[in-house]
Amino acid sequence: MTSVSRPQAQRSRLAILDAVTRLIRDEGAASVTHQRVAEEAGVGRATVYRHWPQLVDLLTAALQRTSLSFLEPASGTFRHRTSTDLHRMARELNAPHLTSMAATIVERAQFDEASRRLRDRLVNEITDNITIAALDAVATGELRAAPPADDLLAELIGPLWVCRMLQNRLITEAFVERVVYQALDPWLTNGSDGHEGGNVVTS
Amino acid sequence: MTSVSRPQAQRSRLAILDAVTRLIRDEGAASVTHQRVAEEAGVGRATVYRHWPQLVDLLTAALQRTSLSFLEPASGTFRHRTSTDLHRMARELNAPHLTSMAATIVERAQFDEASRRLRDRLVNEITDNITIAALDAVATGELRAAPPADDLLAELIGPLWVCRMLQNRLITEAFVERVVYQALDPWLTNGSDGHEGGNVVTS
DNA sequence: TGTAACTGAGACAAGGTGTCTCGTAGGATT
DNA sequence: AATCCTACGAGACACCTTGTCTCAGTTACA
Repeated sequence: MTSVSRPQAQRSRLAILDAVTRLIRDEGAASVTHQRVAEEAGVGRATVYRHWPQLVDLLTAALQRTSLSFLEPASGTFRHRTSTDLHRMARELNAPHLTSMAATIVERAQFDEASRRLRDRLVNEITDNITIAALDAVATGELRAAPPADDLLAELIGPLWVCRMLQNRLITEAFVERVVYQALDPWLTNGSDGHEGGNVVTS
Repeated sequence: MTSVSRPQAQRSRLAILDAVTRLIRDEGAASVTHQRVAEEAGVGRATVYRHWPQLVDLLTAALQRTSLSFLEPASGTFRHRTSTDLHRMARELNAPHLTSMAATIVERAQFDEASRRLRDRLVNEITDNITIAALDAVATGELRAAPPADDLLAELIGPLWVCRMLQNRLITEAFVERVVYQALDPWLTNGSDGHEGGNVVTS
């Protein structure tokens, strides 16, 4: 393994990771080989081997640059923060990049330990954020009680996920808003008590 | 290509497809090669090539045996049928088989035309079923109006999907029941009008 | 029992993979 | 400016996999 600090090496590593990311997005994880990556990155084949002798590690390194931030500590009501962040995630999922990376991670996580850890890290981070934010919201009286964070996460992200991954359609703002409403309303102190049909759109 | 009708060929084809299915489930789609399949199926490598010269077609043929039936025409209320079928799907997803097949199809659908068609066929079938069932339910007065079938599908399956694929936990019956409740309640004629916290569990 | 379909085994070329060794370019150190 | 020294691309090499053959043996069915 070469020194990471040297700018020469750094540049190669970056070019390689960018190439892998591009390959995953455009041609799928199956197309990622040392040879293909070297061509795509414009570096020698040996250079790719030098930095990542194992293809698995190369894939993982590229996938690890995927971020899925959600409910990072911030100000505002729980309802508002959830809505804002889910809209942002919807926008990111609507772009092909995050969708293909996510699908790849999920598929690989079933058999590859590193991908599984990566997936779990991303999910746990978000779940922790939800837990903290929910407890705060209970303290301020916004929520009646703290919902189970993992269930809430599944109810929020799930519909968006299926919309993109299975149905292959773009996520609309109205859809996000309805998902937030349906998932959060039961827990909100001033939630509706008798609504018209679920097509409630705030904003 | 060999004749499909001959029992000899039929047996080989079946053994091969079973092997592919097993490989996808246990080692992932990346492990599916003509050679590996031949070993696993206990047939000659040339036999696999004979039946499926293209690896893509072999994978697709195996994946096509995946079924995702939901809301097939049947009697009963829309609410009850949805609940029953989603519970069945949850059970199927809890087993590793359907989960890995589904993850594979979704990942491959991004770059492989055949996988995309397969995915779309499965989804469209379910969506059509929902549309028909919803219209019936409107006619009987069970629903106030017909919900958009694709949105409803995403709201029903999404949380289960994330639960299994991202969070890697088993889907509980209570969770399914809550998902059905949250997705359908706004559309039900005699839906709740002022409930306690979303943790409603029928059954 | 004959015949055509199908089989497994294995030979073969072509191409990909992983590991070297070279000579060299170009930041760091002095 | 001179000198290290790291990382580089290029390419040689043995090894393995892939896709395509051929061929002799086996199986279903007439």
